[in-house]
Amino acid sequence: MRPDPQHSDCRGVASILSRVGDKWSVFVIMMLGDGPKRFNELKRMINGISQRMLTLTLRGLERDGLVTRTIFPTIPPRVDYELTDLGHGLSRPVQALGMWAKEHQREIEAARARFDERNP
Amino acid sequence: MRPDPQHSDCRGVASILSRVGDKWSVFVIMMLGDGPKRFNELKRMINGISQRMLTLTLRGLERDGLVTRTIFPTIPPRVDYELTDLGHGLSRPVQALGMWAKEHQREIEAARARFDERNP
DNA sequence: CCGAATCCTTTACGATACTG
DNA sequence: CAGTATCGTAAAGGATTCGG
Repeated sequence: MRPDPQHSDCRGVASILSRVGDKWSVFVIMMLGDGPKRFNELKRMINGISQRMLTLTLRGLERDGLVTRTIFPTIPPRVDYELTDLGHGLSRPVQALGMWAKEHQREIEAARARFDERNP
Repeated sequence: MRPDPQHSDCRGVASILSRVGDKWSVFVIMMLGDGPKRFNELKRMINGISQRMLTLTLRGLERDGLVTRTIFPTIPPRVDYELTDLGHGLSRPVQALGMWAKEHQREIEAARARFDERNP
């Protein structure tokens, strides 16, 4: 049974997909699939993300109910981020996507090279 | 078995995920999962996309080897877009993501409302 | 350590007009 | 019908600085 693309509610689903689709969100979700992580831990794991973008991404995920933020009032302060049940549910298709990307990385790079060759 | 998020090659996979992550690409892939479509057919199905963005999106997908472009030299001209085998493979996790988004749309909207309530 | 705030540059995107 | 080209704005994102 096909998921009926013709009549999917583009409008509502778009705002969710654009979150999932967000480059950084995908990585954060993948990293958290493993278990709770601290802020700088995530920052180190996701190479290239700026502090600002990590903050914004985490806020967005928290807003969507996908991630919880736990503050430990210690010195120095410690903040843990963890997937909610909803977030874990999402992480499954996201991980599938990530694995697909990894498996077909070479094919796509080759296709890009061929295309760029044909279109100088 | 977990997909080992710690050691995933962020750098290479990122460029693929950012394509998948692109809002419009996701919709085009979902629409083409059904079978080949013409340019304006896609434009009508994906509400809100501009002609320019549809062109750019299709070029990107073609470059990645996910979509083929077939020109029929008729008058008026006709161009069909169709998923390649690679594209069909990708469409599976993408459809899964889309279905998840549809199923949990309400939950996420509720979470957003709660968050915005708590953070005025 | 975890973040908010500011500034500033780059990019994405829509609107419009034009072609085979 | 299926694009390409150009332009102007809006948004994303990096770098830096400051604070609890």
